Parts: sequence; C-alpha cells; structure tokens
Amino acid sequence: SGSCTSSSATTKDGTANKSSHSSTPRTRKKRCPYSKFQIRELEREFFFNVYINKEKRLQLSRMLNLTDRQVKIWFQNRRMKEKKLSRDRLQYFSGNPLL
Amino acid sequence: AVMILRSRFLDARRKRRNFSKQATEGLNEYFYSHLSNPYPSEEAKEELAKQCGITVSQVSNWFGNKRIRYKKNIGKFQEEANLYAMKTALGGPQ
DNA sequence: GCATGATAAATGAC
DNA sequence: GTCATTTATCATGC
Repeated sequence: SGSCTSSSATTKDGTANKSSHSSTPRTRKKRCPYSKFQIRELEREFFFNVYINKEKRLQLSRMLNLTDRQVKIWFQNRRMKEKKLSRDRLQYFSGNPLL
Repeated sequence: AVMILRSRFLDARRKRRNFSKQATEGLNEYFYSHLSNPYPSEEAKEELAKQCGITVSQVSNWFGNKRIRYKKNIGKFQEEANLYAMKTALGGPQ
C-alpha cells in the first residue's frame, strides 16, 4: 500500500531506475490509482480546459505530487473517456422508449 | 424526465451483467480459432457485436480481458481451449 | 470465494 | 495529438 508515491519509483523522465544494466528492458510502471483529491483537482482543471498547457501542467503536477507525464497522460485518457461517454449516451438514448 | 433518463443511464453503466450463453459462445469460438492472433479487426468486432447482441466496446473489453487472463494462466483454460478446438473441427464456423 | 465485465493508469504505434 | 492495447483494480454476480 505504500509503493505508489511518485517520488521513488521513477526519475523525472519516467525512465525506470531498477537495475544498473543500461540495456535492461525498463520495467512497466505499476498502475497506481489516484486519490480522491488528485482526481478532484484534475477534473476541475479538465472542466475549464480539455487541453492543458505546459505551465498549468507543471503547476498541477507539483500540487498533486505527480509527474508532468502522468498529468499529460491523465488528460489524454480523460479526453478518450469523454468521447466514449458521448458515444454511450448517444446509443443509450437513441433507442429509448421514453423519448 | 431528463433527470430520470440521466440516472438510468448512470445506473446502466454501473451495473455489470453477465453475457448470455450464446454471446460468450460466439466470442470464445472466435478467440480459440484465432489463438495465434486473437486481435479481431474493427469489422470483425462489429460482426461479433451484432452476432452476440452486445456493443463493439463490450467486444473489445471481452477480448482485452480474455487475452491477458488466458496468458496469465494458460493451464486453467486448457479444457476450454480443447472444447472449442473440437467444436470448430466438427463443422463449426469455417 | 472466485468468475466476469467495466474502468482506471500506463505504454506504444502512428 | 488520437487511439488500440496492456495491466491492475474496482464492482458485481452467483
């Protein structure tokens, strides 16, 4: 339960630092669910701006103790989720007897 | 009325329901008959979705789960694999 | 109690 | 950037 803090597992580039061998296939970062607080702040920013700029990204990543890369990827995934939600909504309400 | 629809929509997404026997049957037939490359094309996904009575997203979810769970424990699915190999050999989907 | 479908981080192709 | 994935986790069924 204590291995999801973003301080020790990876460097700032996202390059893993598990082994000293330079040619080791870098280990995939373990998926760690974000906290309620982190999600709330990310969602708040997403509401204002679906696309986040570099400055706000750096600011957010520091406040939430996440890497720039993590924030960037979160916004990418969040945009995909929004698109899927739209598709599902359309499909669900299209064949609805109450409409 | 809008609120009712919205709540029903949210509930429908949250609740998980198992697929029908025929749906799982069709998905497994495709999976085990393409075991060397279990990655259906977009067209194949649409065909499977129509055939199984589920959405394309659900087809994608099923294959994603199936691939990794099969890879993680091939032995557990051996019996199932033999079953569908037998089924396709006896005049299944050509 | 696990099986199963859906979703949330993370990667890589393009 | 999108988007199909991989992987772990969540939520539910039974």
